[in-house]
Amino acid sequence: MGVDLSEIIQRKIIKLDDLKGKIIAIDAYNALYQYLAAIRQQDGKPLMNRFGEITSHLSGLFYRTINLLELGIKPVYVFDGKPPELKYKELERRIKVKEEAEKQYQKAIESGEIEEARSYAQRAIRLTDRMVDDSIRLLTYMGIPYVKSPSEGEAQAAYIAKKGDAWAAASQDYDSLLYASPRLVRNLAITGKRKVPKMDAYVEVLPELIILEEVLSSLKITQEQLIELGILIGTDYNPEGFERIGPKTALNLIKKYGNLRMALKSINIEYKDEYDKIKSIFLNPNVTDNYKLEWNLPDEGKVISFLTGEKDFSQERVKNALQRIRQSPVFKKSQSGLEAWFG
DNA sequence: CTCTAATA
DNA sequence: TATTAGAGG
Repeated sequence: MGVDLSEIIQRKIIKLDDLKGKIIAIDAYNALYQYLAAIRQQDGKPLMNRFGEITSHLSGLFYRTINLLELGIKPVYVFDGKPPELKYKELERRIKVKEEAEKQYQKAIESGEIEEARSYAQRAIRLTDRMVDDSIRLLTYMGIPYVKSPSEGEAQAAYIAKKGDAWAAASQDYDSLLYASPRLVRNLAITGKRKVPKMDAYVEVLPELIILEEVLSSLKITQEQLIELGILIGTDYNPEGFERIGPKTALNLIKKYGNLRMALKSINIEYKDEYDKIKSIFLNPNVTDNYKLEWNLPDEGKVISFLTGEKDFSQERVKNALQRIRQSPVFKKSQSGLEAWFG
């Protein structure tokens, strides 16, 4: 979920081509989750291999990564570690929501309501450890770097961008901005047409770029105020937010009163120590310097035996895709001995 | 979502 | 060459 800043911040629609030559730190959970939600058959079931194991996330990860490489974009996938204590309540809530969705899904199936079933199926999606392991395995075979965060993936991705090892962080959530990523790319994993729920209509989803400095200067607030603004709206660590306070009211309060403590005082809400803890999660996130970013040609034998042998991908398609990796500008340049893209 | 084949 | 339907796993 994350903090909802969509109503008050500027975004630039960009073309994927604008990211040519850039390193992008992708929030892996976020991307995998979206593949699981989007890659479905007409009846709403995800793609599965002969053992009934879900493979939608691998299909999305594989083909999307290749497309990025072909555009000259260098992806690095950033995975979550152990969530902060403060997130446990929210994680439990999400599990409950999923369990409920699962029940409603079964109900809808029994009564033959396909549309309903599809919608509940999406809400019931779970990203298992097995799925994460398989994804890491695929990335390793493909020669794509990944980083495991000690804690939140978004925090680590933001840190990598902040240090300048990546040009931007990529996620659907705005939390990266609270973690001070200088740039955030949204809609990187998913672009194209997306069905509007319950309507027979489609909207075009385009990649967009958000520049932290521009957000702060246009809102006329500091980084610390952005974090406090986030807490007012509600974050993963205080998902309930505050009664009747959305993005706009929160912004007004922060600007008028300068900080969270005074903003809360103005509406007669007691300040809790917990808010300081949330602030410090964003200001001093648990991240690591222990990573190495290196893009290598895929180990083709391993990719083929994994995807076609275990996951039932078509051999022809996988081979075709591997060919595209070899031809991608990222490797073409280094193979022909020309100057590397990133010195 | 992305791929491929079919179609204009 | 560009667009679209259906399949992929």
